[in-house]
Amino acid sequence: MKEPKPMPKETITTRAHDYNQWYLDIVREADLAEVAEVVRGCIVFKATGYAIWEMMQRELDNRIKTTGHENIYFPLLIPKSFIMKEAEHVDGFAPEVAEVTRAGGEELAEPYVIRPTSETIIGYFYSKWVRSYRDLPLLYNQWCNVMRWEMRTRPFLRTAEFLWQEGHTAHVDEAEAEAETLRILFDVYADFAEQVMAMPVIRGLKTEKEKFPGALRSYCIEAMMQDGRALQSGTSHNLGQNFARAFDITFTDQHNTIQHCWTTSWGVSTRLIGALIMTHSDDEGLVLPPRLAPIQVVLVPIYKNEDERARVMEAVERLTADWQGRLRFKVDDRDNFTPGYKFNEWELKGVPIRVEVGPKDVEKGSVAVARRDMPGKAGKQFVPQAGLTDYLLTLLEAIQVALFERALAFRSDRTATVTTYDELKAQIERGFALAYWDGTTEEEKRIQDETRATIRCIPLDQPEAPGICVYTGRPTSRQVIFARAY
RNA sequence: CGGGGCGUGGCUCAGCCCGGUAGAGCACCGCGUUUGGGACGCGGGGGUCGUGGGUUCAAAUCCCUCCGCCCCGACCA
Repeated sequence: MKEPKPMPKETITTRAHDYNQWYLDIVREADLAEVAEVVRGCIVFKATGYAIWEMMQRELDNRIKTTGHENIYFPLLIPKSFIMKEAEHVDGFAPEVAEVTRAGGEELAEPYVIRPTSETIIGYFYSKWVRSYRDLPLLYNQWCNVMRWEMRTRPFLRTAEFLWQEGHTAHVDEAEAEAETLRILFDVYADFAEQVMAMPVIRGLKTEKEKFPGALRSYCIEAMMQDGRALQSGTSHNLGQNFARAFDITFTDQHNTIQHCWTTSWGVSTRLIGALIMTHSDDEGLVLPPRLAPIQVVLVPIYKNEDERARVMEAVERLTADWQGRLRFKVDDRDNFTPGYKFNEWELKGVPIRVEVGPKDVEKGSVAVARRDMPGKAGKQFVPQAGLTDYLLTLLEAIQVALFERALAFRSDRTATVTTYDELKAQIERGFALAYWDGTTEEEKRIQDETRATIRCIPLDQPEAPGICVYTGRPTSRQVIFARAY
């Protein structure tokens, strides 16, 4: 059989031509979301996009529960005065909070803000719940929506309203809070990103300039998108005693002395959907890793007439008999579209595997199997009907691994160590620049002004040998990653 | 919020400069022929031209307001 080259999708701008437009084209064509033009900066999560979020939620929620946390839910509205209580926090969020000033037909005595994050209202309640060291730790998480009035928005990556989970914990001392912060970073976020999203991430510490307003330390996972830019994909904060002081979260310890708790907070959001798109997808459309794909296998029956249709559908019934519960699949039996149209449509929507069953397959006892991560002839082959289910399950795993490996290789290729400022400027055009750093926050800002790149993080994996700071020339043992960021 | 671009059937856009009965392709509906990489023929439906105001005998077209989207900056999960 002659295999034509994958046809370029005329509805999708190529990545090389315009990466931003490509991203928007994918979101629209794969039917993930729609810009809600009647509500500034907001999107409608369409069925496929929301299904991906549900898959993410399931995997994350499992990890959050297995690390000992319980789900809980706090109000959407927060008294405005709460937000004002932690100095750094106010400065960080004041410009982007939306306020409710009227309700019930009259002005409210105290306005509410629509939560941009819930540290403050949770802090208020934690202070009521904690009396003794025996009440600690508090290990809670909430799934909710939040609102931040961002100036510029993009579907999934930055929207005025977004969905996320925010974990909030309280502990007896710094060591326990720090252990919690890191455990979430490694065992929940990094593990999820790499094992489920097939997206390699760098585990790191934020600089003072980049940390969460009000935090003692912020940790993050950073991923590289296909244009070489960095995307912060999750954050985990050790809040120290800052919020405990602001909200008077205190406990009596073993020695009968009153102490402030140490709290943490951590979150990942629907931004991960944007990360997923920009990590794996190509000019043909969305590419979904099997573990997150709402549909893992789509089966397209092919026939010319009623007789063929009957024979083909009989084979389809037989082949899919034991798929239920083992594969997430769909049989595309719509008769108002041609097979070629369906191939393109499912490719666009990122389904990892397509199985084609036609009259010739019925005769020969075969099926055609095409894998999405390898468009065109390279990814399509004929396999025997016998043992098909196991074959598909194995192939799904292979695709999952291949996507991770490909993304990892891409990142490695676009990451380089730089020793001079000129090298740094050149490297951030391509991707991540690893550099020794001993500068101040002021110097960090100056570099941002000059290059539009920021320090994404101080990787937790640090080199053995010390080096020379790329900017100040001072000797240091600390290496950081510079990159342009989303 | 600053600079730039753009809002016309569901989508992509033409028409605007030079005011005079709103168009094309795709999509959609019906019928028939088709179906292994985006099928074809014939027939058909669908638009207060983003919003509000102004100029004019007459506004998609000219002027102003507001809203929204896209790109580039400053802010951010």
